[in-house]
Amino acid sequence: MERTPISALKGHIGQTVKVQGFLQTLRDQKKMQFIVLRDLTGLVQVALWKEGNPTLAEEISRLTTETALTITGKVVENPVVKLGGIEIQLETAETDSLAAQQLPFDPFADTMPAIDFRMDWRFIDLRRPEIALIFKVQTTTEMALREYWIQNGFLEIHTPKLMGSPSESGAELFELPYFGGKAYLAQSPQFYKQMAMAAGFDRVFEIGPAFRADPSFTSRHMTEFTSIDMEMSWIESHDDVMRFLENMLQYAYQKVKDIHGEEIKALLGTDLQVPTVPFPRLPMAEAHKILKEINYVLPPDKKGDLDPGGERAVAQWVKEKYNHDFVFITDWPIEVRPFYHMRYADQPNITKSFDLIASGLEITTGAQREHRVDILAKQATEKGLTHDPIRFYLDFFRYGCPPHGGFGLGLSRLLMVMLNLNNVREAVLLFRGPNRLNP
RNA sequence: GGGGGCGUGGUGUAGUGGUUUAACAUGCGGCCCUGUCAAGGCCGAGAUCGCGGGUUCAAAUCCCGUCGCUCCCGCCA
Repeated sequence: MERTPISALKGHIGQTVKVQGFLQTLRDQKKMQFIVLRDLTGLVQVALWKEGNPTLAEEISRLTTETALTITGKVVENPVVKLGGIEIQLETAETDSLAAQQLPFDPFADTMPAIDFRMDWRFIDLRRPEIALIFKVQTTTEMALREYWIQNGFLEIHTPKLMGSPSESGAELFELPYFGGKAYLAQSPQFYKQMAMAAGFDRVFEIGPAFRADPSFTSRHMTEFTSIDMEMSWIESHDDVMRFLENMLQYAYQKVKDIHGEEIKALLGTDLQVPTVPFPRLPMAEAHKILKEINYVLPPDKKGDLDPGGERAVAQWVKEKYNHDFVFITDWPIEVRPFYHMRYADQPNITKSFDLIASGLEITTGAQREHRVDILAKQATEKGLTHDPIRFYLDFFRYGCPPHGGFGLGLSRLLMVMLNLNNVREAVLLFRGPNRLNP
């Protein structure tokens, strides 16, 4: 018999079905037994009149919470049943895997353990429907992004994660032995997606892992995370990239709202707002004026930059002024940007770059790239980089390369903002941090 | 790397010098229950209060150290 998802049972009234899932509750009474069975799609009550099948009843009595179970039975309408007005009259039950007692924690209790303990027992944590929902939303988000890219002529690429030289300056590198030499884990696909531009691929995207050896202990950092990257050719400025990004995010938010909006509200308590376009844009100089107006004092070493508190303050100002959760901070000074960001012809100290701040959290960095090899090489030198390790990269731009730009967007940070989660660890299947390599 | 906070049964919390034999909720085990309601009732097991040292007649409680976790900063997505 084919398996019926619990959410589809209403279409099988009067039929005998097979349902497979976890035993969430067993109410073992004198004459009746009730099982609440859970699969990824929902919950259903399974009932057995003990005298009708004493042998089966005895087996059911031995079952433990969270046992993996296959049952068959007849679906009947029963308005008395509070769980959807239907139940299954149990006919057979097969224990696929009896759950040991007791569980490290009860995933259906009113209070949950600290996040670190939940990460130790993540597979149990993930059995909670509200946590599973995060990954349903992730699936829809990635589907929507791919749809949008494909509609716009993008190619999907997969760049290597083992590299012979760093892909960005600044961020810490994971180094590993490589056949008697050294290799590094990719911090970003930056160089390779630009190579794809030089290859004439026109527009590319990649959703893949990125590694940063930063000993960061915050609610928004991971040493391994999934990066959403894209790069597009023949742009006139970074504004073309921002326009693409905001429209793409609006598309993805709309898809998520259409498919999961009600469930998100019910299980996570978040009323998903599809952002309007265009997103507000604030050049960095203006952001600083605003911070001055609202008396936010930046740390003295921050010059043209923003600290996280400043980002949150600007985001709040934007929220009050424009009622918008997103804001592009543009035109960052060269001191705080990498060498490959293009600079304004008439303002050589300002880059044609942007960050996207969502609900006060930095989720994206993007820019128009410098595609003129002589200028690029000069900027690398200025930043103190020697050309030898990046010669292969500089070569990309020697034999004809269109003007281009792109961005990197943190998948889990996006989900964190979208679903109003308070920690990025909630939005990733298995968290990796300085002190977390298992499970 | 720097700073703040927190470590009490499986889990979440209360208790912040002295009848504390460490409490409550939940989970776990047992029994009961005319079809229950992500039940209800009764009974039971389960914690040397992170670890080490110190102060004191007396420490879960105060002090020092240490470890773990967490959040913030730095850095970033």
